[in-house]
Amino acid sequence: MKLDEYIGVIVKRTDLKLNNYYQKVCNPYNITIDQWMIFVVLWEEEGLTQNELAERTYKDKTNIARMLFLLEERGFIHRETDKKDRRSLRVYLTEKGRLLKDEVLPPSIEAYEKTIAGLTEEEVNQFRRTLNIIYENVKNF
Amino acid sequence: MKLDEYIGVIVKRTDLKLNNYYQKVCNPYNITIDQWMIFVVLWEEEGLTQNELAERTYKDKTNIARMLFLLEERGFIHRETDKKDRRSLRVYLTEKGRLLKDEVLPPSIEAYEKTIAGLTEEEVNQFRRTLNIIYENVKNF
DNA sequence: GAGCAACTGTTGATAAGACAACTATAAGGA
DNA sequence: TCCTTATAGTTGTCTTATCAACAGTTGCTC
Repeated sequence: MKLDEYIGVIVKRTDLKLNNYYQKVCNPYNITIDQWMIFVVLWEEEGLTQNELAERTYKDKTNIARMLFLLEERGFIHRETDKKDRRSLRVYLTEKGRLLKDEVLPPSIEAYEKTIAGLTEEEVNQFRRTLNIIYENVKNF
Repeated sequence: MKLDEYIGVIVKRTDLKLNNYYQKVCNPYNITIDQWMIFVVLWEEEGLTQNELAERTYKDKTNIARMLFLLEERGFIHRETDKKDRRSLRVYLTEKGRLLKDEVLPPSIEAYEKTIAGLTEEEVNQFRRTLNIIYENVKNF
């Protein structure tokens, strides 16, 4: 069985290029594509714990912790200990982090459009469905 | 636009889980999923240069060099300077690397089957086509 | 209350992806 | 032959993924 026949391999290949592309969109704002993911979640809802943020971005809590450390250092977010559960840290955007939204969101949406160029809406939906089945097939291993 | 709506995000999410899954298949043999990719190529054809190997695995030549260094250190491969072009290194499997094939290939194929469980052949083909269109859409950015 | 398990987040280590800068070799033209 | 340009691979740096081990906090049970 050749390398390209494995679904995992072609998904990875596409993921890498998608990352490169989205990263180029993020470059002018000096954020990484993974930091962008955190922002997209926080622009919708602030005050999440690190664990919640990890779930929503599909990232490991370890990485979230380190990424948030960098973002805090650069003044995009700040973290507060939850008063009721002192184990938890809740994450909030700073003004600097909030202002980024208006700059970054339009080119992000434009990038999305370019990603699916040449595909019909039904093809995109079918793609999402199939991708989801594959995700469910492997997620518990 | 929410995080999950971006194609790049759901592809990444699936890619991570696929990696986890394939990595678990590789664990008993003490190789990483990315090393597995190199092996799959070399089991088909030895004597490729590092650049060729990078192309076929969709990896950066920088990373290929470092991965091959590790594999060489562990005795799975060896590299020889090309006689005609002394800039090039050609990569060959050692006996240890070749023997791995019979062990690793069957569980790899089994993993592939589990990946696409519940999908028809036509759905898988359509998925490959769509994924390819997305790949082509973004690969040159 | 004391003990213990479960949970939140951190630290350390290894592997990999991306990019820039570098060395050495090769190839082509003046 | 000399010079320029292109190519193959390496090194350094930063970021992220994964895993194991750890500290502190919480909640449950006795």
